[in-house]
Amino acid sequence: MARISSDDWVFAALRALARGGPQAVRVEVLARELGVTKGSYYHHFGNRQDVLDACVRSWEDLATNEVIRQIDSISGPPDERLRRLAQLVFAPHGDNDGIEAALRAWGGVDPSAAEAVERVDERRLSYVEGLLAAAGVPDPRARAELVYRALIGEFAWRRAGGQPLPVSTIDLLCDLVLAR
Amino acid sequence: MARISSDDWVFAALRALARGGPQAVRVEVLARELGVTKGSYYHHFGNRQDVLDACVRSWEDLATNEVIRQIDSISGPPDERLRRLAQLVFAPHGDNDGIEAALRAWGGVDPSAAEAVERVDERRLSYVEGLLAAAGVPDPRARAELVYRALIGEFAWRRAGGQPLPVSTIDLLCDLVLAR
DNA sequence: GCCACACCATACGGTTGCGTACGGAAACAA
DNA sequence: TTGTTTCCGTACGCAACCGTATGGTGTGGC
Repeated sequence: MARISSDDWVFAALRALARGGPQAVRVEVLARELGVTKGSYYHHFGNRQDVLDACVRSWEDLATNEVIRQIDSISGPPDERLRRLAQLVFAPHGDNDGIEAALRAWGGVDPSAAEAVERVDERRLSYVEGLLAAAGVPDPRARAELVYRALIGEFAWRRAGGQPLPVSTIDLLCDLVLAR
Repeated sequence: MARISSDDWVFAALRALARGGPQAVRVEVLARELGVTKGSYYHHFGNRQDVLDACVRSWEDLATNEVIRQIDSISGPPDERLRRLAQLVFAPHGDNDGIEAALRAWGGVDPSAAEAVERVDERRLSYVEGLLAAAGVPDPRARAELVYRALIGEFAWRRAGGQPLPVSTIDLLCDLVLAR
């Protein structure tokens, strides 16, 4: 009883990833957490690396779809869209924050994780660049890179236990980057 | 022959830390790298955690002294000092970058590492805040937080294999944050 | 020369986690 | 019911690593 699906293993691995990085993703630990033995794991997966790869794919999917969902929920002039997008992405997102930060840190070690992070980054960067260009500011690419550095800096900051940036400071960031 | 000091162990541990995070700091691996056995390690240290603690202290020391050294090498009006400081700290620093990024990522897991990171961050943050206040811009603390988020975002970015920000973009950052 | 100590090698036990082999239970179909 | 597939438990070998016990080797003091 209590059958376990592959996705259950992936979700458990993502939680472990957010908690302690890739070295915390251990088959026997996840098995205890799920109330089964690793016999279940090696039925669904070939080896330990498989669930880590699945984590990377799952996060890339979620991060991409999440961006698209957020983008679609915003309307209005470009500068207003940028402000609302900034408030959205800078706001803490619970578990997702830990996963994003863990994957980004993991990208410093694992090449396949680094590639996924790079794809997500480029997607987000080019979107912000487009917004800034539409808003008519000069050097939209450079400004987008600055905003995005601040975003992933905020992720790293919160992961290390720091307090989130207040809404007013995020608004200040938009003021500065939208200044002509 | 080939006697090993405690500092040799710490340096080897720092290299391993930059390479693969704290889980890459393994006594027997470092011993092989240094050409000795772990008998040497357990003569200088009590257990594995000791060299990790020494790494934290060593980095905090270096990061603090490095900031002071950079500060002292700069003169002129506050805005000019900020520009030169930004170019200094945003420029790649070889091994130190990897150590900083690794320690920051480690801070997400280990509390003592998190405390060291927090102390270093506060020191740097308050210095930038002071520069901005002296430059006469409004909201110096908020702007300092934004600049510093961009800096640690840049560290995380480079650690994941990204290209460094060009000098012109760092200058643009200073333009924006110094704008009244 | 000799002693004391710092430094390191060797050998060992214990733990943890990966991966495999195999058997059994539950679910489902015929 | 019976056969088949899916899923999981149990048991094992294997490797990496931590920490300890103990002895050996070099070096400086006397």
